[in-house]
Amino acid sequence: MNYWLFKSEPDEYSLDDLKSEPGHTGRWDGIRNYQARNFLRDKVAEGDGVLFYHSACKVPAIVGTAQVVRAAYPDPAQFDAESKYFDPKATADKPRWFCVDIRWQSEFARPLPLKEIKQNRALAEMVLVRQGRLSIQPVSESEWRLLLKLGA
DNA sequence: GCCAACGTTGGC
DNA sequence: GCCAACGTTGGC
Repeated sequence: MNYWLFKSEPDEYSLDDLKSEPGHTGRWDGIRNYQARNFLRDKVAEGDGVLFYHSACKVPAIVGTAQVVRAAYPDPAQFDAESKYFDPKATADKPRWFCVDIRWQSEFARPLPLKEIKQNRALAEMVLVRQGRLSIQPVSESEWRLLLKLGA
């Protein structure tokens, strides 16, 4: 079992949006960055834990958790000419982009702002801190445990 | 809205 | 097969 941090712009798709889906379960699609895709396609597995992060908003923060309920499959939006995620170079034989399904699990009692994460020495190795600009990223087990404690 | 970091692309 | 250019991302 692995742990991940998924970023989403709350204006586009928030933690509450996920919770509102039937069965609290939604498709994590629209990933169009190769580094993020590679994690999604090759590493993210059913049962993995997900930290739900709100990005590109007033207070970027981890706001809750979710669970992966279906591993990677081709993102249907890449084949849909009407979609903003349409990719003319993708084919059914050779899909370029992938998605997973996740289920809402919990909302943090207290959202954990990026600013605070950056100030915590125990979290200095997080990809979120070191690299940024990556919408799907691995989280270590010790980071996961600490973050859950901080958000509780 | 700037621009830096990243993986991929494609011309040669 | 090198490497410059490109598209995406996201904090500031």
